[in-house]
Amino acid sequence: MSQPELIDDKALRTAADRVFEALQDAIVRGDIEPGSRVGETELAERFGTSRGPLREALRRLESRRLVERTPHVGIRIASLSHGALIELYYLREALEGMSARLAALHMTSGEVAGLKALLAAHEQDEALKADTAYFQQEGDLDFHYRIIQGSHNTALTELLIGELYHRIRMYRFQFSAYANRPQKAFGEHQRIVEAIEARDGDLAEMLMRRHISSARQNIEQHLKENP
Amino acid sequence: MSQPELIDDKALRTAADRVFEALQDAIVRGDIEPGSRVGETELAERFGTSRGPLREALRRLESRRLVERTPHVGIRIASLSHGALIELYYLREALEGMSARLAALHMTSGEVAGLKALLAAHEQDEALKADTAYFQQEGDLDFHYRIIQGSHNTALTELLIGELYHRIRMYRFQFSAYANRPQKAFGEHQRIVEAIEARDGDLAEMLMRRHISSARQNIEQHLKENP
DNA sequence: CACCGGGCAATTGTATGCGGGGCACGCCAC
DNA sequence: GTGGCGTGCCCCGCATACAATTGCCCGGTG
Repeated sequence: MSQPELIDDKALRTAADRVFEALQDAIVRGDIEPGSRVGETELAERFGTSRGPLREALRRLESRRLVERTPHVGIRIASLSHGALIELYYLREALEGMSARLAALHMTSGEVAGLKALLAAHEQDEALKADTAYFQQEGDLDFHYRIIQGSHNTALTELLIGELYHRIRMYRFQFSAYANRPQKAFGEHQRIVEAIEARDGDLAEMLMRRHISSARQNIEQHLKENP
Repeated sequence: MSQPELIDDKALRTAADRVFEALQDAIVRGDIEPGSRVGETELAERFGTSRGPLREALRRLESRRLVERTPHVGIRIASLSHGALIELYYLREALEGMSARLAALHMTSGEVAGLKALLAAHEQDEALKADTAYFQQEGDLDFHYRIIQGSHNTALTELLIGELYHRIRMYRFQFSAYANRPQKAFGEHQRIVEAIEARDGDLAEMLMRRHISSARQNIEQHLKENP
C-alpha cells in the first residue's frame, strides 16, 4: 500500500476501466486474500486514483460476484467455497456442451484447422515436459476458449469468457492442485475435435459434457479424500 | 422529465441500489425507448439523485448488457435485435435444461407439490380466459422460475433469474406478439413436471430443452414470415 | 459544392468535502 | 464477572465542483 501499482495506461481509456481490470486481475490471481475485507480509500490509493472511479469498478466486480458488498459496512473479496466451485462446473457443463454443439455446426473450416493445430502443439509440449500441470491448464483454457468462440454465439461467448471464466480462473490460482489427468483430458479433447470436424453436434455436445462432468467428479473425489 | 419518479424508499438502502432497480425496470418495461441515447444529468434528476450513485447503477446495468457505454460519449439503452433474442434462447435451452435435470434430483417433495398446484391454477385460469397471452406469459415465467430455483444451484439461479431473465422480459415487453401456443406449452409443462416427480433427470432435461427449443423455432418461424 | 480544420459548447470523467450510519471499545449496572 | 448500553471514531454514501475529452458547427478553401 505504499507505491501505486503499475497499470497499462495506454490501452484502456478511463481510470474506472483500468482499476476494474487491475483489481479483477489482483483478485483472480490471489494478490488480495479471498474473503478479506478491504477499504475503499486503501484500494483507491493503491491503484492511484480516487474513490469515485474505484466505486464504479467495485460495482462491476460485484455484478461478477468477485466482491461482496454490504451497505454501510464495506466490501470483502469473494471467498471461494468448494460448493460454489462444483456449482460452476454444472454451469460449464450446460454452457460448454451447448458451445460444442454450436461449434460443430458453425465453425469455419479455418477455425477447425486452428483447433487441430492447437491440439498438435499441445501434443508436442506434452511429449517434452512430462506433465507440468500449470502449463497444461493454460493450454486447456485456450482449447475451451476456441470452442466457445467457435459457437459464433456472442451472448454465450460473453457470458462464459467475459464473466464465468474469471471465477474459474480464480479457483485455479487458489487450489492449483487438482487438474484432470493431462493424458486423459488430452484424449477427450481430441475426440471432441473429431466430432466437431465431422459436424456432429449431438456427439460434440455429449463428449464435452462428459469431459467437464468427469473433471467435476475428479474434483469431488479429491474433496472426499482431503479435508 | 419534470418531476422525479416515485421510488420505494423504504425497501432498498442506498440510492445507487434504488436507481439501479428503478432504471432497470424502466428499461425492461420499455419506458425508455431502446437504443436511445440518454444523458447522465437527465437521468440523475429524473430519479432524484446525483450523478454519483447513478453512474454506479449504470456500471451494473452495463454488466447486465442493459445499457451500452462508450467512454466520453455517453450511454445508450440496449437495443434488442432478433439475432440476440435467438442467441438468448440457446442459452436458456442449455441452462434451463440443466435446471430441470437438477430439479428432478434435488427438489423437495414440497416444491414439487407447489409446482403441481401452480399448473392446476394455470389450468383453471386458462379454462376461464381463453388465451390471454400476457397473463399466460407471466404464468410461464413463474413456472420456469420455480424449476430454476428447484435446481438448488445458487450460481445457476442467480445467473438465470438475476441476469438473463431481465433481458428476456425486455423482449417480451417489446415484441409481445409471438407466444407459444398456450395449450401446447401447457401440455409440455405438465410432462416436465411429471418427469421431475418421477425423479427422472434425463427425461426432465430433454423435455425442457425441447420445450425451449420449440419456442425458439416458433419465433424463428414468425421472423421468416414477418419482416 | 464538397471537404477539411479549428474553435466552442456540452457532456462525461475525476476529485474533494461533508454528513450519516455501523462497529468496537469501554463503562456501568446487575 | 458478565451482559447491556452508550459514546466516539472510522468508513461509507452522496453531492458538489472542477477538469478533460469529444462531437458539432461554422468558416474557409480547393
